[in-house]
Amino acid sequence: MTRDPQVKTNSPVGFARHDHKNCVSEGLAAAENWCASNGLQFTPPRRKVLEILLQEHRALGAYKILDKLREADLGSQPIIAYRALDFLVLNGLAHKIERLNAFIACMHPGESHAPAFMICRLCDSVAETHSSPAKGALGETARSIGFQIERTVVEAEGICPKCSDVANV
Amino acid sequence: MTRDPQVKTNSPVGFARHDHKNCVSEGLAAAENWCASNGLQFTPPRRKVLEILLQEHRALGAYKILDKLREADLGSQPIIAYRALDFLVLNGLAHKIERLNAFIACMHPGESHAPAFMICRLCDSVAETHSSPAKGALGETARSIGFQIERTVVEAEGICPKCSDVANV
DNA sequence: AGACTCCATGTGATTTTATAACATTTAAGA
DNA sequence: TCTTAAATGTTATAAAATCACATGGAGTCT
Repeated sequence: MTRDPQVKTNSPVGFARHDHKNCVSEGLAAAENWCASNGLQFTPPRRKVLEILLQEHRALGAYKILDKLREADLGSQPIIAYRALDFLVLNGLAHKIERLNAFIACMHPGESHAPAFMICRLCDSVAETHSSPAKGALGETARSIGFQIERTVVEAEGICPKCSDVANV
Repeated sequence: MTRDPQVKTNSPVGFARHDHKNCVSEGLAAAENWCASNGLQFTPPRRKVLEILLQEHRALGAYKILDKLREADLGSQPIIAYRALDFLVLNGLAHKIERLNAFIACMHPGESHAPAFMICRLCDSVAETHSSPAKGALGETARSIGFQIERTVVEAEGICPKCSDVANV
């Protein structure tokens, strides 16, 4: 279970290299704990979908996930994947990237947060970080007009450092 | 062309009451000018789609728009609506609300802006305002890791003042 | 005018994403 | 063990978006 500490530090992101195997096992363990503590069932399809998401470091469409579920002989119909995804998203174990109609494992499960994402339009990788939209111009406006924010979607599209480097070679 | 000045002031939003007829005619005129100035064709389907969006003060799905296009005998296939929408979005005359897979007329055409939206989950109305995501936590993170932001999606889901009032009665 | 080119629209089919409706099974508590 | 709530299985369908290719229209150069 060795792991590069430079990577372990809460680097905000998914663009950096890191030990994927730990990613997966730690993510699953965290989810398991979370579910146990909250009286939720971490069933095989739910577990498998989260595992699939943890294995990829990118957002995955529901049907891509379904393909992998089929390979594992867990569920073969779209709704199976969607139901597992609903559960994971509801419990903060995964997020939906609205811009891509795709899903990604949460990088900070358990911590309450207002997630924000950086999406590379060249390589499609996605990094999670956090935002505080209620503090900025949006929050001010919302307060001034009496709009109660319950949830925010914050997604930045652009070019990740890796692709940026490639372009400059 | 009278209009309540309280409404005309750049209130950030679409939750307030206002004179809809002016909304539509002014929006169309602005678009027309913009297109003329930029050598773009403001063709009948494009015009009609923008008119449809201006008439509603909410986000409209592409197929809802298509229905109205059909009523007007302009285009009957989805792609007609999507092409017009692509044009409008590309030119900042309309926006896509990713969270809803729906479209809305821009409230500040011409002005360059990073739009942000407030979406009422009860009545589905949508208000446009602006954000400066590059200034907050997200922008800081992006700079620190070398992610170049090109575009941001900022959508707040919650309860609009009107629905909030109703709930408290 | 004629030919060329670019852009936009028209048409038909298909792909991708997501949900509805209802039966069956499993898990947890009284 | 009985009951009930939650989760899954199955079939079908709805909703959102795009592809491929044909046609038309506006401008421009000669």
